[in-house]
Amino acid sequence: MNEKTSRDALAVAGRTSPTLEDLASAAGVSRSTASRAINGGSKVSPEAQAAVDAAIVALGYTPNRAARSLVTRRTGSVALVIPEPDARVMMDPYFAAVITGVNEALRDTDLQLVLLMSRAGDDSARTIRYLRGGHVDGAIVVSHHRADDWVETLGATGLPTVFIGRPWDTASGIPYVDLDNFEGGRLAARHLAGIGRTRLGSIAGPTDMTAAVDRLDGWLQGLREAGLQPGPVIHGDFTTAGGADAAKSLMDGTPGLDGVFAASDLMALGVVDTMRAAGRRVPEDVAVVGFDNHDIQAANGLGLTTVAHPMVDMAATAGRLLARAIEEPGIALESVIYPADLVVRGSTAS
Amino acid sequence: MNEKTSRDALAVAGRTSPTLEDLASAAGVSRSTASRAINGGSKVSPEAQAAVDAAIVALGYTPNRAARSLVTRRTGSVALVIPEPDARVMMDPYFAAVITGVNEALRDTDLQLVLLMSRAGDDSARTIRYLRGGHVDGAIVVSHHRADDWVETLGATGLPTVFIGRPWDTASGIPYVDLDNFEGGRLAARHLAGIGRTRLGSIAGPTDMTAAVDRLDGWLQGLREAGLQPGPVIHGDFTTAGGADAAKSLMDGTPGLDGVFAASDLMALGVVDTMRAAGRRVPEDVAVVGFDNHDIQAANGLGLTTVAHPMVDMAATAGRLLARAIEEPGIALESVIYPADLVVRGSTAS
DNA sequence: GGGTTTCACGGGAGCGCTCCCACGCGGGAG
DNA sequence: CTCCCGCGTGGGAGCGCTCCCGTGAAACCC
Repeated sequence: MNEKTSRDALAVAGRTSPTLEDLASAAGVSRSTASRAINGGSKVSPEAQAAVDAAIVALGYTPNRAARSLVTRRTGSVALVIPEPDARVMMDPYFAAVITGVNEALRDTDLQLVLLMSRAGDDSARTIRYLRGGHVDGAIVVSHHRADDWVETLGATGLPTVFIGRPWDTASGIPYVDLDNFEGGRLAARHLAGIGRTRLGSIAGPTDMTAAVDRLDGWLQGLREAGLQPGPVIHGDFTTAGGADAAKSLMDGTPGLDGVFAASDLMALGVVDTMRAAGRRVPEDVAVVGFDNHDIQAANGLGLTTVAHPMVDMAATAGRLLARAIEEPGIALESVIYPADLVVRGSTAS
Repeated sequence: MNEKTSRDALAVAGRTSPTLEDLASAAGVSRSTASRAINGGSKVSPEAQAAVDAAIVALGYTPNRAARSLVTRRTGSVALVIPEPDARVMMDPYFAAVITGVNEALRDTDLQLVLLMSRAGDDSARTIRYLRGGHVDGAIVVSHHRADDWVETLGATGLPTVFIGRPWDTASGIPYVDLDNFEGGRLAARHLAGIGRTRLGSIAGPTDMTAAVDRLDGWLQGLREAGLQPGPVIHGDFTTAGGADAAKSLMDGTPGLDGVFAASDLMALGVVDTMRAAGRRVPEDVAVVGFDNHDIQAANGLGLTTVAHPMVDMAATAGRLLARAIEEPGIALESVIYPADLVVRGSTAS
């Protein structure tokens, strides 16, 4: 008895936190009743409930998550998997938005967010081991490049999973949250055509991302519907610098260019700067449409016409979907596609 | 026996992962020996070690973290506490850098990063409860505003903690990682004075952040040393828009202004744009020094002279410090102050 | 009224792991 | 040869919790 006490004291460096047993005896009930009172007190008398509640406050009791996990086989945490976390990628405001949104959704639950960033290769194997190891109750995967094999891997584990951004392989039926990128591209084309622009070029995103491909497909479809030529397409990397480079190519290759659709606002910003530097007026000579409705769109003093992409909301939706999948195991989740919405501003005025 | 098996199977939805006991019997050793082999095999014969290693691979064994935590009282995860997580703050590349850096450091350990974002008020109480509840082995706190009471709170829990950015209250002795912000401000002043600028203004950061205050103090000290007048000081919010606004005030208030120190690159960018829009040439009429050496500094085609602020490295250092504090409990950690370094570019040419 | 159901509660078992301790066995010292 | 020490090993206990089941008392039905 004495030994036990001293060992305990030593193990936690002098202060041991109260256990459920302590709580129960302080409240004058049994361990079982205390447990019931804590976990949504059905079958608990009001008096017992009150006594336990009081004791919780008095003792500053916090359940031991490890002990609880051990028996419930639930960890109370979910993973946010971000492939390829080099600094450049992390700087992308996209991830900030994702983290913000997911966190927002999880705030209402008692789930905690564990960040899992994994590079390609070995590290990815490590991440997968972690996910399979039952350390988390579910995962949100920021779908990115075609090469990722997360879909099949996670599908095989049976771990509740939600993708942000449509994964390449949707056959597995894993739910995802995405924007209607196709429609977004189509809206851009229709808008530019609608204001009378006819010689249109596009700066698309990387071909290994579904969002980029969908936006481009929608764009081309929109042009077709408007009876316009497809026009030149250059693939950029979603960055401002990439957009600037692509804009130069576009100008060189297409003299009478009067409208550009860039698949991200950052690229659109590069386009505007480049055009202006080359003496073209925006929107008079060249109208520019971006994508994302990023805060930075107003950076050059000109409002940027763009397709809204409520990333924080979308990430929050993903978080809620996952929370539900964890709450009700076996439930079939529906993917959520946000409708695309064009925000018209100065860069395509008149 | 039958009941037990079926319950287990049900609990994990048809597939139960192997336990240490399974591992041991597969390897032909006892549970104890298997455990020893896994956790750094002292007192384990080479044969036993090999047998266990082989069985791990064969069974795809992963230790149950909950069970381990229960007895070791270590959770294998650390918290990254980010106060005030509204979207605007998260968009700050600073946090992206912090996350990247911390993750980088933790990659070498088997610690996982749990993200804890807490708003002021109730939420902060919840976060503190979480930290006190023994759910993590340590915490990294992104020190931000004066109002935060993390220092005292965490100091009281005895939880290993490292701050990123010097906290207001250093009396508690909690270690932190920071840049020598004072010296950074001083370098800016000396540099501008050195290239012959004499009518200098500054755009400082919020007064409730140590970094902002230190940079300003250093700046003023540098001016004094150079025998220059202190000049006007305007407090901005570290954003580009804030920098632009402040620049207007500076111009209005100080006609002959020929040099500006902005306490962040984003603000410096706003300054440059505003100056140019007002017809002032940079650097000829007005030289501008920023702070952070942010990637975006080249955005307007002009290289920005700035004080380097290796945020990713610093965050990684914080991560390593924390890992060490967890590894060797009771060890006294030293704070790490990165020296300030001025990067001279076009915005202060000649 | 007896029998049955309902309800709140308490005790026991066990989740998978680590740690302590006891055990056997070989080799060096006396 | 005996004693002892150290090394590798195995079993037992227990970490704090949840869940199952048994118990007694109150409430209900016919």
